[in-house]
Amino acid sequence: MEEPRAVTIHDVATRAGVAVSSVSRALSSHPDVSPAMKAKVFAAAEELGYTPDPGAQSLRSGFTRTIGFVVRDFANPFFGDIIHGVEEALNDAGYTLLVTNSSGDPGREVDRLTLLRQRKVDALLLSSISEASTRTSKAVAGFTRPVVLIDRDPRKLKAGSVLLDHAQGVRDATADLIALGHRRIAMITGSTAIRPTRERLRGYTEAFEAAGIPIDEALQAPGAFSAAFARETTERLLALPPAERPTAIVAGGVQTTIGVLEAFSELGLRPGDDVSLVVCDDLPWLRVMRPRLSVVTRDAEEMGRQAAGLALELIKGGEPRSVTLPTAYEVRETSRPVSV
Amino acid sequence: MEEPRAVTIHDVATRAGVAVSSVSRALSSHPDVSPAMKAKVFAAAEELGYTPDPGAQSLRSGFTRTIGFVVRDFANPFFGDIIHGVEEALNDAGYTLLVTNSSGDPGREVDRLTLLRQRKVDALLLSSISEASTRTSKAVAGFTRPVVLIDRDPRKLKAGSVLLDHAQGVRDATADLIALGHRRIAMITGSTAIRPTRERLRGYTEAFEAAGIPIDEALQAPGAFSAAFARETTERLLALPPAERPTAIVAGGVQTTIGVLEAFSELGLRPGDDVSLVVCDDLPWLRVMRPRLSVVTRDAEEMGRQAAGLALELIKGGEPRSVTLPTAYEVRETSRPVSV
DNA sequence: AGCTCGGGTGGAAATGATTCCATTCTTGCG
DNA sequence: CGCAAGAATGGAATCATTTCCACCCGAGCT
Repeated sequence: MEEPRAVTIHDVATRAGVAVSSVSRALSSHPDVSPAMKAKVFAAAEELGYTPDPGAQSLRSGFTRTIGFVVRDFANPFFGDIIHGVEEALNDAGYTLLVTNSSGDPGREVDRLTLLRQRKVDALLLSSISEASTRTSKAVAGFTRPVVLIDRDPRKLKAGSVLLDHAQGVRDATADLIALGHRRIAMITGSTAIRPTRERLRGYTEAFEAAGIPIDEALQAPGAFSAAFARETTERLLALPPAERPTAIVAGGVQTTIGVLEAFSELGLRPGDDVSLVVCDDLPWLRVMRPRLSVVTRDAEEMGRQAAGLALELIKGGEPRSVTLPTAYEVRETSRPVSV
Repeated sequence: MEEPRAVTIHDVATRAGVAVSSVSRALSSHPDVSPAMKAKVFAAAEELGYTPDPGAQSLRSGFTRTIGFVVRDFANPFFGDIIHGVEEALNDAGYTLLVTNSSGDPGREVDRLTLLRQRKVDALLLSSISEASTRTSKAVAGFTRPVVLIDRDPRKLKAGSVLLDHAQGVRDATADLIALGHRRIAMITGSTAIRPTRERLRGYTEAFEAAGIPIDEALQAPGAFSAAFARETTERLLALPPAERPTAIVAGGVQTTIGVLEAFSELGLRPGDDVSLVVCDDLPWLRVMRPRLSVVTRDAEEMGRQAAGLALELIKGGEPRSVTLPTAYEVRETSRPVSV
């Protein structure tokens, strides 16, 4: 119960026989401090096992050495990997990560943002629910500290960003399916309110244009990032008459993938047999799925590391910039020639 | 760039024409404060849009309204769900969650613990890598604030705990397999250094004892929580001569499940056909696996909520106690009669 | 030699809140 | 009617640190 009164900078000063201000300077490697003083102070600090109080430091300096991150969903392994990468890079730099969860609720998102501002985080990482939300934009614009967006368009925001080149991977995947003879390729994705969906649709469109083949608009199905939506859409499309029914499907996002797979098994279809399937976002459990799904991969941990790096760069006064990481189409077992 | 000088308690005091101390009392609903004063202060605070500075508050009071949580692995959806539950309950109570990741490295775990202590979290949630680690125990014992363990034995630690009744689910599963005629049932789990593994082994053993059937020690294979270990073990066991080879497998944990499934598909086996399979920890993607695996389920989010509740209870001065949540065996498609 | 410049140091203010203590003002009771 | 008790308030100390400012002193210049 009895809190054992931590050792303060004052104790170190007394021990070393110098002033508190000198201790502070010595420890924070201020230019104007003699080697002798530095040695004395370090010795005393060492003996007493002194560690500065982050609370007091931040009260005075205004900086918390903490970086905030608002994610949509903790349980999504994609974010798990990103967070992992962020934390790793941040800890190396002596920063702490404060992650928080919007649960996909815009109101809660704004709420979490204001919390982080109150807590005076030195920078903000954000992968917002919707790029169109005015409330979120306002909350972000209210930040006086650096902001880094994860896989979101900076738009008017003066923010750094780490982006994925979704278009690349999806373009390659679509082109491959076209080469395999597919013409009716469905694109099932989440909300166009965020960049990944738009980019995937762009890659899809570009592949068709490059091949000089017209696109069947009815087979582009953006909507919501939920398994339920993806499942319903897939079931609807696969129920179309043979002449309109897609022979291949490209699915974007983790939840979408799950929904599409639910639909397949509901209809008793095996991916790759009648209908080819390419999914985005590689995941650990895809390794144990049979058949092995063709996939558009990306390095989520690297995204996290890059985001952390950008944030630290901005804190040091750098100008906001954008980093784009590649995605890659990886053929496995469910990209098959169209069955005639 | 120019930080817009936040409004302080002093500004509110001036605005309301009262003393700072009165503002503090009014806002923290101190008993000795007149309704008139309270009204004045609230009005002024409202007009100025005052929010107290958490840093300053914690410097003075010693409490941060923050709770720390050290997990082994962010990307594991099991922890994702727990964190989700914790955060939900904590936010409702006006607390903030500070999650951090040990990546399964004991040194890093100790490191993260000391970080949280420095940051003066009001309570600590911990799901340690090993219950046997002296360094971790010491670091935890060094906490003067309440500690709640997640699915770990408190042992000598004076800590609250949220436990899962793993034994129950595994006992039911094993009993069912025995009833289906299985005698050689393998138990593939992680390290016995943590409670879940020990409890699962206990459930397994009890089921055999209840049936009066001797256990083949060679089929109990605890080891490490990694897909690689589980995979190798599974392949080794399934390569045994027919008379010794297990006819059913119970797998514990997420990584273990993945490893076992890898082994199955490597060997070209379908779970449930030749070898029955029950896995622990229900996961979203198990819904899309075919065949649908029989599973021992549990409510991870509820664990999180309970843990948060316990922590808040301890902060208020309650005595450490233990909460146990059930697990349940759910038959799906891979608990089959032994094939003769 | 005297003066300036600047490196090195100590003292004290400031950061934004809580809380103790003293003070004032009622009010009730003898 | 006077006095004590207690409610309500203000002032100041406190939390642990950073940073501004003043000071001292030695070196270099005129």
